[in-house]
Amino acid sequence: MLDIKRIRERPEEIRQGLRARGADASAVDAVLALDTQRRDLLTATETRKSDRNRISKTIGERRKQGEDTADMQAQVRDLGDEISAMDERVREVEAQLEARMLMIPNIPCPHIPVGPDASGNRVVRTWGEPRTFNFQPKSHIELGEKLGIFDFARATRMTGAGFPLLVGAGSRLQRGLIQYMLDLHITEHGYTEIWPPALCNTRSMTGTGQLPKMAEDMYHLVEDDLWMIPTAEVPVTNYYREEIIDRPLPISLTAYTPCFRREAGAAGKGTRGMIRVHQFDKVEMVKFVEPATSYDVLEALTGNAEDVLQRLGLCYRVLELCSGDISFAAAKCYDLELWAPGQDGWLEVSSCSNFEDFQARRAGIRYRDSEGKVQFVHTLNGSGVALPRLVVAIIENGQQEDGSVILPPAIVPYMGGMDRITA
RNA sequence: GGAGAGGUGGCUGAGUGGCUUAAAGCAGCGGUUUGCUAAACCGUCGUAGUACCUAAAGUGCUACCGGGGGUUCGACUCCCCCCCUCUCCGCCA
Repeated sequence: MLDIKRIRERPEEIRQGLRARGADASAVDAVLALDTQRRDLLTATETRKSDRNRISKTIGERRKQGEDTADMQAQVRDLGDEISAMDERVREVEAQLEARMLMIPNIPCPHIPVGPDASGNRVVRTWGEPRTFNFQPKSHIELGEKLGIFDFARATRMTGAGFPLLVGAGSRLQRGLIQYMLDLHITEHGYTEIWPPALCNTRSMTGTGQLPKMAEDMYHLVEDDLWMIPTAEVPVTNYYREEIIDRPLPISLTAYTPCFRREAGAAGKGTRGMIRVHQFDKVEMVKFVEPATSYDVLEALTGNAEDVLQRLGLCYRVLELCSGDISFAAAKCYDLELWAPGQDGWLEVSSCSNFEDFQARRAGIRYRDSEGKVQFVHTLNGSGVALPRLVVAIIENGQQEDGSVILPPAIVPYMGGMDRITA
């Protein structure tokens, strides 16, 4: 959520930011009108409340002295009716204002490229070289089914299309990678590991920005009004929801969770195989930091995700997303994409974002600065990294002409010494 | 799911209709004392909204004692509903 005071004081800046995103800038005027209405109503209401409090106090004093206060009581009773009606109007206007505010996306950081969509993204750097083959590289779908490590047919029967089923060495690889990534983050990158719930309530989902806008992209358990998390960002960021953090910043948390996405409207778009699925696993990194440091921390966070890939020896590139392609809550975002020879393309496995105080405002996450003043923190998160696209890249990059797969040395200890998957 | 107990500030914990933003203690912050640390003593110390102010600071007002509603001139205090925590029972990986 944006700061209403910022919208009030610098509306043109907000309009420009929204336009850069391709969002509706007229929301600014709608919000300002409601804000003015709200403040006018509040002033009038609070004057009456002040009167009521004062007169009620007088009644108490007079009655103690045995005086008759019937007139005053009648007066305050009328005042009370008036206040009730006005409170009701204040609530209505505030509800409208909040509904509008929750739908306004974050303002992009002014230094990121301006562009309409993914075409405006900028490649910041590429690490490693795409592997060259002296045979035609195959897709993970073909490789995985022949190796018996994926089973799409049974997964569909069990649940439905788009749910992954890994078997044998495939399952162990996935589990080993989760362990490898968590170990790396907690021992080398300074993160504290947590194991959160995979379902969150509506307030948490609103806190990080998934709700109200992305409701149809999530699985909703109506009976309990709980939502299956689309990313560990939700529970991990909400760890400190409605708290004034009393520990020194920065705080770095990491968690493995399954993630669930309905991918409504994405049917037919890369739906075969492991690349776009309704359930996937991910190790996530989340940071709570002092505002002045958040852009430096974003670079470090992105570096933590890159480290995962570098140690596996996988070729990847880093994209700086343009204003039209960053997500709803983000002010700046880097995507990490792995080279996948079987796709002849790049696969997004991480998205590292600075949300500035956007999520902190929604979720009420604050800290005390060096002067003891309560301030909103800045929050950041990044995948570190997402499976099973990582599995796809490992398989497609490690494939041999005979269909077997040589595994990166870094993961071999997590495979009980297995360095190659064969049929 | 059933029965009982309880939810007050960063923490512990008083408070059964007006004198309570809320005693007391701890923690925090500022200071005095001090070779350093510790201790002692003094002071200070909730969050948010809003109005005034160019702004900061400050001052006033309003709201907030799990959430919502009710009674009352007036609710932390009385009544109703809901949520959560704890204990016991039931069920269960």
